[in-house]
Amino acid sequence: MAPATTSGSAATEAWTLLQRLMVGQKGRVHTIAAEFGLAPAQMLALQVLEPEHPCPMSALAQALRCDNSNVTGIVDRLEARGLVERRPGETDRRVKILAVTPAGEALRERLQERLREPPEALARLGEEDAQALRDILARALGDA
Amino acid sequence: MAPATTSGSAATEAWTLLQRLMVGQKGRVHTIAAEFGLAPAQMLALQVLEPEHPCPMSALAQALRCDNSNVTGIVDRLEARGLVERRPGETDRRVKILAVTPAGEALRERLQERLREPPEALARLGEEDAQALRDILARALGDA
DNA sequence: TATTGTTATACTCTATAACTATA
DNA sequence: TATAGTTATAGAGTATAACAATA
Repeated sequence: MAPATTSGSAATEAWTLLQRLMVGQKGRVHTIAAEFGLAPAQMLALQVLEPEHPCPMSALAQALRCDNSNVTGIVDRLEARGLVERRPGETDRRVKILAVTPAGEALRERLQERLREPPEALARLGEEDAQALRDILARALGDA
Repeated sequence: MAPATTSGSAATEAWTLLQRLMVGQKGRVHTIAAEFGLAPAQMLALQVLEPEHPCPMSALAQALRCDNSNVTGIVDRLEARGLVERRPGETDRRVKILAVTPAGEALRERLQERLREPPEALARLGEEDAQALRDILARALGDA
């Protein structure tokens, strides 16, 4: 009823609160990455790379929203640990296809499991709020 | 009604959707920082530092969830641009108090204005959903 | 000519450890 | 001894530009 933040539209206020929530989670997510010996960008890459769908380097760059040249280094480190591998493109020999190795898939699953755990702020919501939140976010992301 | 994601509690599903939303926003937020010539950590620091409440270096480190030694460099760059300044602590001469300069405050306000703009995904929510989202997040963060 | 991925370069962020000046 | 901030060091992410191989 009363404004939750200073002022502005409800969407603006929600966005402000969302940013605050995520900044507060930075440390926790970073700690999870460290548990697996992964740097943040490496963790994100491993989340994005679906074992069932190998994809070109450029697709990973797009998903990570960074330059192609960065992906080279990130993949180098993941490949050095045997978590992913580069395969030659089949039709276009310029592209390299990234595939998650079995070891990478195993680590990825344990990682996802840890990352799925909701932060305290969400865990303590009542079931009604949690469901409403999930449904609204699903609509926002176009999943509904 | 139907599960929005694969499985799990509503809070877990909401958290998964939230992470997806934020990853999708990474590029936009980074672009805003670049508009002001700020690196991401510098932008975050400028958001955290309230002009009305100067605070010690260590408080900024805590807010940024990084080591004290990092803050030295981040503040060095902000200070070099005249956006913040270090003042000697009044009671304890070991501490340095960070104060946002008038120039920093002006830039900070323009920055906040840009960052307050909600992403497309939230902006297109109906008013009812937007308000519900805001209120739930406010409860989650303990603001209500 | 255009594109994919790499390399070279330069800057920022990050943690750890050693240091200083205070306390 | 302990603490606040700095410095030194090393590793990682980031963008830009130049490059090789391929299209």
